[in-house]
Amino acid sequence: MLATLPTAPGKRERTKIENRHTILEAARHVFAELGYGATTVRDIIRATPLASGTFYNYFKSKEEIFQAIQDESALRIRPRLREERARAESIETFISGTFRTFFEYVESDQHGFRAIRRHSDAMRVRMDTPEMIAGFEELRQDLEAAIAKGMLPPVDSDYLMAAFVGVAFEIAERMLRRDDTDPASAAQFATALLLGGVHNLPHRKMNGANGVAAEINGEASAANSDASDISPSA
Amino acid sequence: MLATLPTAPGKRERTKIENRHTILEAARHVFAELGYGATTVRDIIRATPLASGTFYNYFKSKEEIFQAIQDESALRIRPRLREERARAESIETFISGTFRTFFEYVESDQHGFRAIRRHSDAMRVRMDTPEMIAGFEELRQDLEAAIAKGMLPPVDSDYLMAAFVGVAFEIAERMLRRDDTDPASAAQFATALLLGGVHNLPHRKMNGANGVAAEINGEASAANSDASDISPSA
DNA sequence: ACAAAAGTTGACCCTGCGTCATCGATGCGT
DNA sequence: ACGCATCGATGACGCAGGGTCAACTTTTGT
Repeated sequence: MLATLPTAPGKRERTKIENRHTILEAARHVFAELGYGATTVRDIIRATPLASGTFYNYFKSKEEIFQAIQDESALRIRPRLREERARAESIETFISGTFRTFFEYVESDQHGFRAIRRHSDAMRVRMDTPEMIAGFEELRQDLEAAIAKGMLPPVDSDYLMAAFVGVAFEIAERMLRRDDTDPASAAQFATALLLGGVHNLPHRKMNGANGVAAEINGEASAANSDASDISPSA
Repeated sequence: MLATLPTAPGKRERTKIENRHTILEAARHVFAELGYGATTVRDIIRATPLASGTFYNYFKSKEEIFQAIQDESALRIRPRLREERARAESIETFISGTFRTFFEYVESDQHGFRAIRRHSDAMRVRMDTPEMIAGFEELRQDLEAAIAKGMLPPVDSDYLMAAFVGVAFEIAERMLRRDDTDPASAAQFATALLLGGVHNLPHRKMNGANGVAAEINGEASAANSDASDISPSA
C-alpha cells in the first residue's frame, strides 16, 4: 500500500510498543503506591487492561520489570553525568558537577526514587541494574582519566567510586526526607566533603596510568601511612 | 521441686529459646544460601525439624525474621562503635575508630553481610532495622557531641552521618569483593577521605550547641559558599 | 494423679506464579 | 477481495507458598 507513510510500522508492531508502554506505566504506578516488596505481578496486571499471559510476553518477572524501570532512569542520567565530568577542568568542577546533576535528577524523579525504599518503612531495595553498574564504571573510568590528567592524585579509584556512590545515594535519601528538598545544598555538602577528602587519600603504588580497561579488583594500596595524619585547614 | 537448680527455667521456656534459636540459625543458613529475595518462609521451615505453624509462633514473616537477624548484628557492633568514639580525643581517632571497627566487623560477619546482597547478582536489599536506625542516630549524636567539644566544626550532622553510612556500606561491599579482604586499608581509605572532607564542609548557621535531642530535619545550611574553593594540600 | 495451660502440629484454604492450548486478529500472496 | 499462515493475546489451570486453626501432646501446678 502506497498510502501508508514510510513510518507506518504495521499494527502488530505498534500494539507491541503500546502494550509494553502500558505495562511499564502501570508498574511505575503500582511500585510507587505499594513499594517494591509489597507489589505482586498480579497487581501490575490488574492495573492494566491486559491478560496475565500477556505480561509474561514482555517481562519475565517482577524483578525484570523493576530492572527495566531502573535502567530507564540510569540511561536518562548517565549522559548528563558524563558530559558534566568531561567538561570539568578541575577536580572541583568534576565533583560538583557530578553531585549537582545527580541530586537535581533525584529531585525531579522523586517518585521513582522513593518507590525503591518503600517496604515497611524499614526495608530498602536497591537494584544495581546493568545500566547502573555501567554508570558506576563510567565514574570509575572518569576518575582514572582525571588521575591521568593530573587533576587527581593516583588513588584507589574503585574505592573512591564506591564512596561517591554511597554518599550520593545516602544523602539523596536524607534530602528527600527534609521538608524543603534542596538539591543545591545537598550537592554543596557532598562536594565539599569529597573535594576535601580527595586530597587526603593514600596514594596507590604506581602503575600504568591508563585504567580504562583495567580489572575492577585493583590494588588496595596501603601506601603513605602518614597520609591520614594530614589535617588540612584545621 | 527443690531438685531443680536456681537457674532451671522450666522445660517450656527452654524449648522456646531453643526453637527460636533453631529457626534463626536455619534462616541464617538459608538466606546465605539463596539470598533474601529467593528464600521463602517454607524454605526456612524445611531447614528445621519443626512444623510450619510453629514458625509463625516466633516470627510473623520472612521480613521479620530477617530483621531479627540484622538487629542482632547491629546490637553486637553498636557498643563497640560507641566506645571507640567515646574514647576518641580527636576527630581523627573518632573517624578512624569508627571505620576500623566497622570494617573489621564486616569481615568477621561476611556471611551475614553477603546474604543481604544476593538476589540475582544485581539486587541489593538493605533493611534499616530499628537497631540499625538507632545506630545511625547514635553516630549523629556522637557527631553533635564532637561539635560541642570543638573537635568538629559545626556542620550538618544529619548529612555527615549519611555520608559515613554510605561510604561505610559501599566500601564494605567492594572490600568483600576483592581477593584479599583487607579491613585495615579500607578503613584507612575511608578515614582519609572523611577526615580531609570534614574540614572543608560548609558551616551551618549557628544555633544551640547541644543537638542530642534535636529533630532530625535540621537546617541544610548553605553558608560559606567559598568553603568549596579551598583545596587543601593541593 | 489430674486438669488447666501452653505450645506444637499439619491439613486446609487462599492467593499469586508461570504455562500453554486455544482463539482472534493481522499480514501477505494471489 | 479472499483465504491462509503467522503472530500474539487470552485466561483457565496446575502448582507452590502464605498464614490459620482445631485437634493434639507435653508441661505445670495442685
